[in-house]
Amino acid sequence: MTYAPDADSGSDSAPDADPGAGQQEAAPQWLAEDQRTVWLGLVRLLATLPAALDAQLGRDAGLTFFEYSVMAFLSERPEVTLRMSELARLTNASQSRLSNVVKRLEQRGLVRRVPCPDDGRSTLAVLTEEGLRTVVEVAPRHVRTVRHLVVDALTPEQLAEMGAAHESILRRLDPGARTDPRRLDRPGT
Amino acid sequence: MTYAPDADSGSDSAPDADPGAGQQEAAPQWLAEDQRTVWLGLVRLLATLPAALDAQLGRDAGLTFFEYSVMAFLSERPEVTLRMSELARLTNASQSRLSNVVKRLEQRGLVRRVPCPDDGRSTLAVLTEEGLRTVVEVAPRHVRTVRHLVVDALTPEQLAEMGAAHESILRRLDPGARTDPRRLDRPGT
DNA sequence: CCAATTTACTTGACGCTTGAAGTGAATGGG
DNA sequence: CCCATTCACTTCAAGCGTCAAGTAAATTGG
Repeated sequence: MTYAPDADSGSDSAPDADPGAGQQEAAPQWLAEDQRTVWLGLVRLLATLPAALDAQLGRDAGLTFFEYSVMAFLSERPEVTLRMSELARLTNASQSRLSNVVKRLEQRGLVRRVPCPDDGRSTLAVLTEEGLRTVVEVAPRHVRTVRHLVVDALTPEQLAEMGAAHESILRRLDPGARTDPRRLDRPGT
Repeated sequence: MTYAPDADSGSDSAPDADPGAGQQEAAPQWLAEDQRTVWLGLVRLLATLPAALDAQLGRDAGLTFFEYSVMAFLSERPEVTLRMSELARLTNASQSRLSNVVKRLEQRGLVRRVPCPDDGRSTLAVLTEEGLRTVVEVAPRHVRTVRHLVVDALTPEQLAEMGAAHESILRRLDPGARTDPRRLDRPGT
């Protein structure tokens, strides 16, 4: 990924818009060898882990990880109900994507949509009985997969460190976002 | 994601295929609160970071991160050339995906395909002059983005820890894979 | 109380990825 | 030498996600 100098033509003399002139250590143009290694590892993880989650859930329940996430978040609510917009936020999805996915889940009888009584613009997604059964059935295996691939692969300290690191990155990605779902239980209404 | 007990109907009595009976600490069915938090952070990262990389490269060069990766790996070779299969491995892509993407890059004049002289089955992807110019031009900004979002967001110790953690996870994802691209320069031929 | 704006969601066209064939080229017995 | 198999790659038909509208309800301001 050209995080180190090109092994090719005049590379380190590449012309480019110089960034902020006043950097502390004047961050070098390329990554150091060890930085590059970590970055490529993360990129590999980005490509591999979602595929593994989809594979497990696809095998065991015919669901994608995203579909599972939608149903799982619903299952955690006392009324197995959530507004579409809130659900989109929780699952890191665009409204459009969520709309399409919920439509498909509805066709499969796993979720139902009802107009929100409080706000005519909103739609509530409700987990059906069958949807709940599906989640309850597949969740243990899914959690086992997550344990096996991630949680149990690391020491508790590593896990905590990784969590902190991800927080830092997420703050840079979305400066306004609360990453820790703590006091978002009563979203808007 | 139902990594904690459902807030709903009889959840912890959920019937499911009991896993290996003899676990050390009999890993609980659900995740602990702090484990769940870390996991959800990782999931959010998985959804957010690739989008951010695509956004930056799309704005600056009309490229996806994957397209950039393809060209960047080529640019790092003395002959700006790589076999399709090797390139697919480096970019964590299926052969099909790579084939489609290289076809598009070829139509845009950024990459060229030539039959491999040593093996009639193989195809070599070669970066064109324009392709190399594009990479050289956009790489500094891309690296800056990576620095800003990841490398510089963490202390060197955090970065190293994160690298080690990812290694552990990647080993579980793909037990046969060398994550550290060290002695894979001479792939198979 | 009405017009303009904002909010919540849905739809449709388009592009990309996937997975299942399909094409040649190279190998490896028999 | 030849047939079967494997390998490297490409293609095609689905399916999914995204972006740009579009609809309808709520809010805001005059």
